[in-house]
Amino acid sequence: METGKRRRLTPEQRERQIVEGAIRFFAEVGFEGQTRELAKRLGITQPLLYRYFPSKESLVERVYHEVYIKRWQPHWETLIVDRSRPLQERLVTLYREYTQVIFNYEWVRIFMFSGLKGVNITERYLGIVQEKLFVPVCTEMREVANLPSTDEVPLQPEELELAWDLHGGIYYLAIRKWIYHLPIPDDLSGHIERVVYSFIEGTPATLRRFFADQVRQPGVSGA
Amino acid sequence: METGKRRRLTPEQRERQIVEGAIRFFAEVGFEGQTRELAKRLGITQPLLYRYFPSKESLVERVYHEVYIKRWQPHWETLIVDRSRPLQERLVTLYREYTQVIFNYEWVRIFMFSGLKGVNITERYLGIVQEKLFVPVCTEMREVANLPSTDEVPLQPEELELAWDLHGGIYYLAIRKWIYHLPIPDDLSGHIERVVYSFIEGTPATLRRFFADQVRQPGVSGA
DNA sequence: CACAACGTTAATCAAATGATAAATTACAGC
DNA sequence: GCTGTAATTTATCATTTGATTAACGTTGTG
Repeated sequence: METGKRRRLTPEQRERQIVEGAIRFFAEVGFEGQTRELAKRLGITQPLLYRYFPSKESLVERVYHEVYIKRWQPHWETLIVDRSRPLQERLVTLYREYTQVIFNYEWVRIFMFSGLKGVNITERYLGIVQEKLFVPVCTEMREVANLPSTDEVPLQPEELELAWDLHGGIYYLAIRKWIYHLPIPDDLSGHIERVVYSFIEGTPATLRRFFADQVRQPGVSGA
Repeated sequence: METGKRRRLTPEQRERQIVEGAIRFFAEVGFEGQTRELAKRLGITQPLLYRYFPSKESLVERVYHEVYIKRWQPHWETLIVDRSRPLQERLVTLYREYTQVIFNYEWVRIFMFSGLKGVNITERYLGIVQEKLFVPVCTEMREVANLPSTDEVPLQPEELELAWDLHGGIYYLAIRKWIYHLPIPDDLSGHIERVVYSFIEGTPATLRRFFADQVRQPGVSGA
């Protein structure tokens, strides 16, 4: 019954170990995962968790914080609007860097568990993504497609959806891999290049057709 | 304590009611949802569930069966290869019909819960989707892009990924709505038209570039 | 109107689970 | 090496949860 050695760590080390372990654990089994099982995996006893976190809920909060705060790279926002580089290049760079941050087991699964559970972290996070990434992307796309700037003609929801679509197609790769357990291409970088290329090639025509229809039947969807 | 009326149903009606309720219930809270809570929502007592299903597990099995079997429309497979209609039209029709089947609360959430839990239903289902839908789509795309048929040059994984990307972009709408609780456009039909249009417009160029690169550096990713 | 058949329920069990309190032991500083 | 502090564990509690049992009611039939 005795588990051999009893290792005594500094509170900082132990807390770190618990948080890291909790991230992996909750990412795997969800937040219904039991504290006893978590403790077992950490090689400690269950009550010890309660010495470091007053409740399971507070530990979960900590996990959220650890996974989703501090990972956002503000320079993405400036990267998109840097017109000294072609938009395609900017988008490829952006998505290469972005996937480097979020394409991992913990990020993807915890985000999905949170969404299913109704934790508002998903809504808040994606609100930021839309504001800081998709809106600028659409603004730049207007330029590439030789369409009026967003100052002249305000951004339409339908345009934003095309950015969501690009994003969704890429993120779906992560879902396939870490949630559905399906194989995805090794060459993520090349894939990003191709879907961005398709986006750049296909979107201008779509936008021009959309705005042409708009003129013909103005506000048919809005009013 | 007495719950007023006690309704007496035929076994068929009662079973039907339990299954329908279980689908809604598990879609909402996941499979960790408790039998007592389910019974409460159905307005029955918990042991009654066990008169109809020997265990919670068997009820869950029944839910899977109910949601994912019988919904696949075989005519989708013939629709894609019908060259009497433009590919764009076929794809728009396909995705309009497909989303009509799977764009709903129960389908999307139960599928996601299953994936997270590691139930192999997701892998099996998406295997079918790839075989029956994406492969034909890619084959047809070769035709549209004026590229050699798949008889001459076998289908490349990279091409398949472009079909996955189209699919992922669309399915991501469902994830946004029923998992992340975010608003999505009312006009799903119009959106599908636009992303398919972008796909048709953008993909040929991407494919031609891909195959050109292939010739230049043959098998750089495969071997 | 009696009664059999069966749908329905209250009561309850055993195991699991989040949380607490008290006992134990590793380790730093003298 | 002591020794005191605090890190860690053992033991335990109160609920919750899947599952079972036996009693209770309702309904249709002769």
